[in-house]
Amino acid sequence: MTEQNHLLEEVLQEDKSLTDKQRQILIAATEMFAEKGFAATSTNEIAKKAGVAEGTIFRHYKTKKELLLSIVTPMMVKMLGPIIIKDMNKVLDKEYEHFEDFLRAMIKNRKEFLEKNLKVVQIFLQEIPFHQELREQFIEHVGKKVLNRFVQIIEHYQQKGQIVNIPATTIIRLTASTIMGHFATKYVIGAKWNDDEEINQMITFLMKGLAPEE
Amino acid sequence: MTEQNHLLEEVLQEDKSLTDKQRQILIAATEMFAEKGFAATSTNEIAKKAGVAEGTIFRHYKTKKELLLSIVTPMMVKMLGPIIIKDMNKVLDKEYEHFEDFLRAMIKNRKEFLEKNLKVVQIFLQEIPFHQELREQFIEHVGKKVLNRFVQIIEHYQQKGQIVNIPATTIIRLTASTIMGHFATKYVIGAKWNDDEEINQMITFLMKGLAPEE
DNA sequence: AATGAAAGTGAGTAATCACTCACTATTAAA
DNA sequence: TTTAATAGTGAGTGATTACTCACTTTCATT
Repeated sequence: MTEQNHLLEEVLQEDKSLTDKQRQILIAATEMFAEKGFAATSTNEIAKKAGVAEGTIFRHYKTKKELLLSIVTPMMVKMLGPIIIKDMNKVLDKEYEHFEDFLRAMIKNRKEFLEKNLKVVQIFLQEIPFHQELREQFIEHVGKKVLNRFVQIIEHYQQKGQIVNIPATTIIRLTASTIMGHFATKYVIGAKWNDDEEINQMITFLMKGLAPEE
Repeated sequence: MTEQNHLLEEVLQEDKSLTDKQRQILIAATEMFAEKGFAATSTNEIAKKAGVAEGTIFRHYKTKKELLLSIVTPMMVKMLGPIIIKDMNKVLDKEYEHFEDFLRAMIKNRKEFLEKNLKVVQIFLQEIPFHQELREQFIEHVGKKVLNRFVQIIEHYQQKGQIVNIPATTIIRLTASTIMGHFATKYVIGAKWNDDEEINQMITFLMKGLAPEE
């Protein structure tokens, strides 16, 4: 728990208005939703696991779905912070002269986020096919803003002549697929490998694949 | 239906022992499972949509889960056919002299499979986190056999000096991530693009990224 | 110590769940 | 045409579902 749900813990501790029982409910729900899925988890089970009466859940959350959203929404909001506000501005003009350095920093950044929020990310990925609210929230909070920023960054490195001149969205897709494939292999399939080495090979592959035409 | 569920239709038509009502049940269940998920779909709903009494479902499938498996299992078995039996032997020695041609053929082949079985693939991806049987079936039927074959193919092209000399599994991961990312963008996010052009850019990217060191 | 608001409770609710079973309808072989 | 097997039915099962509500406990403020 401690190492896998930083974001949840942050929400739990930051919000001093939460009671202990409320925290327990959120912890229990997160674990059950991740394990069995939203639809297959009953409020009864959550209450038992949290050591709480079933009524207590509904005192704080009008519906079971509201409980789900209260777990997943903060994740999407907080995803913006590290990407947009901090990293991006650093990246765009100053810190990373080479696209490769940007790539490395980005991969490290996302890796840390993932490792600190495994279960909530898992719930998000599992439930997004079934809940339109989740899809809409994601597009609104993350999708457009982040995509636009990325386009800017890619075009920046294209102008510097460091990467090939194809549409920025294509480059983003190719890069994101490769990185997400790396994480999927690691966390879904559970591959055991030398992480640094695999990341290096991934970056080499990306840099070669996206190198400018000669 | 006709264009999206070839595999299902094949199973339905090939198996002459199936009655019309059984076919209706499988069609209705496939659509509901894809739309709402397994856990959130009731047998009552399936029966109504199929125009059948609820008891009829349980005459043929002992449990609701057995119904799910009867839809998803044939998909995994059939996935092997085109990859292993036909393409692979062709590919290994004769038909595709260049890795690029193999890639092209593979992408085309998987694209056709996907387009013909969209809903069943969707159900499979949605439910695999929650059902151990599905995971075990997948590893048994698809995982090991296909992976081994792919390793052979990659090493074949490595020996010919056409692709870089890093572990075959890494190459497979990088390639598969790129291709799956392409399909995910198309079918999940619903991107509208020039398909042939995007595939060409993807192949160029892969060939450059996997080119041998000089 | 008194007070009011918020937190917590758990028995209770109607609805829905997957599944059963005694029965009827259909079919194909004898 | 009889017969036996299979397909199909739908009312009925107890269990479980998300959620409610009248009530009690906790706690900060006066």
